[in-house]
Amino acid sequence: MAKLQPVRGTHDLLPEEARRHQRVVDVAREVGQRYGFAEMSTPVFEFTEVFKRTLGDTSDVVTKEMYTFTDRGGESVTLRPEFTAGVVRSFISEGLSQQLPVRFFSTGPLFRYERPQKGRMRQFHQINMECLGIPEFQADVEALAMGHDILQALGVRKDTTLQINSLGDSESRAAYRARLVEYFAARAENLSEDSRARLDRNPLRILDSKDEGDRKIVAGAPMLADSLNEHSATFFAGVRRGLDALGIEYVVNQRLVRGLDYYTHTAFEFVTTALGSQGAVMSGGRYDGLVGAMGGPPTPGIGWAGGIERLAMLMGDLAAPRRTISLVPIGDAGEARALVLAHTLRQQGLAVDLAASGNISKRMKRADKIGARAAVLLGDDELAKGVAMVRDLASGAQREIALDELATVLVRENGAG
RNA sequence: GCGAGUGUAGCUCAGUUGGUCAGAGCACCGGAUUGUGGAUCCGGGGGUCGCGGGUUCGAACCCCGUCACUCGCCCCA
Repeated sequence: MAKLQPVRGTHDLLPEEARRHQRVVDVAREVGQRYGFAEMSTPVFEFTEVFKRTLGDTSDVVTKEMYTFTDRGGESVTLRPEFTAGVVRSFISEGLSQQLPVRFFSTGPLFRYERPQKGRMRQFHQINMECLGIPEFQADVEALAMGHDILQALGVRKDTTLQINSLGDSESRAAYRARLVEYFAARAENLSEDSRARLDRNPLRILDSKDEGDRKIVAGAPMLADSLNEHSATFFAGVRRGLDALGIEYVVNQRLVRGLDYYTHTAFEFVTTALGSQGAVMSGGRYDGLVGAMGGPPTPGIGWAGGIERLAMLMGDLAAPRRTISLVPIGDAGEARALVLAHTLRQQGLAVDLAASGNISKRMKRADKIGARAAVLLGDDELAKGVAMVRDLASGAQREIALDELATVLVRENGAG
């Protein structure tokens, strides 16, 4: 540690960026409420087993990206790399299967030991939703619509494309996987090294390969859509019909897959080309097999997660709120009065800055620099007349207001909050 | 884990073939302006040139190592 610096892949969230994050979370929480989602949170770390079981022993996240350590009691615990595992664990440990369906919204930091790059950090943040207990496709449509609404409210929906696909139910999926492995195994020597490794870990991922040689082979591979049984095909058609009915644009991407076996039916991603190679800003899907796989009562589920850093980057600059009232006292009497006035106004909900150093010019400069909406001058002249000089810093207009009406007037004109 | 690029003031960067090369703009502080911000002008503080080693009479500049950042691969939000 040559200099004092944050750990690799972590960042300080200074006010300007923190404000953007806050906005993403506020919008997601608000829209989520309209869809019946209640906020809940789970611990930032869990027993390592929780993630191993949900993500699978061979997934990249488990094999090379987890922050795992042994605590003083000898337990292996892991900083959460995603939300779903913890939320589902909570669902099971709290016995929530008695009150289906449940809809949870969560937000907070996640940790993955990866090489940092644009839109990818070791500590990052997501907004997350999970809906448990609804087997019908309507829940998928609602999940998608909620994501769409959030992106729209953030003003970034236009920068994204919604890609959807269906993995089918477990029967369809198993059948497809078998056909796919057979197809690729016969051509294994022509596959890239990466894809050969994927063949036994995560064969569906080969469909996604960026390698040119792989792409040629993939072009002739059996299509997932052809392996869907009747129930799965009907389900997927229902999802698409729902999106059409809501006027939500999407494209079907047959290469869009999820590696793990408990994922079923709908898989989707809102992707952008504006963020380099990290295109996904929000993604998720249905996981009807997960709760059962974790030892809970078989329960269907669907959820998604959105990357706050990525969404914040898409949003661009956010104007700082300009609502502070700056008190500019002149002289001892003014300062004494301003101290009390500042307290009174703050108690009534106004943001107040008290400029207490330097001459009047310095104090006005300070008011301007912090972006105050108005400056309230309190000098001997004003106090003698029982007024304060209120100057609008945007227009420069100023007027006298009686001291005993000041709080009322400022609150009325500048709101409480 | 792999590949490439970049590290000079708080920020964005300049620095000619190694020889006043420690600079600019912005920001910050002070003054012009002892009852009025934004504009302008003047002045000022601030850098072990990421860090360590090497080559050389001499290194911000060349070499090696290291750390960090950025971009890409893998994977993902």
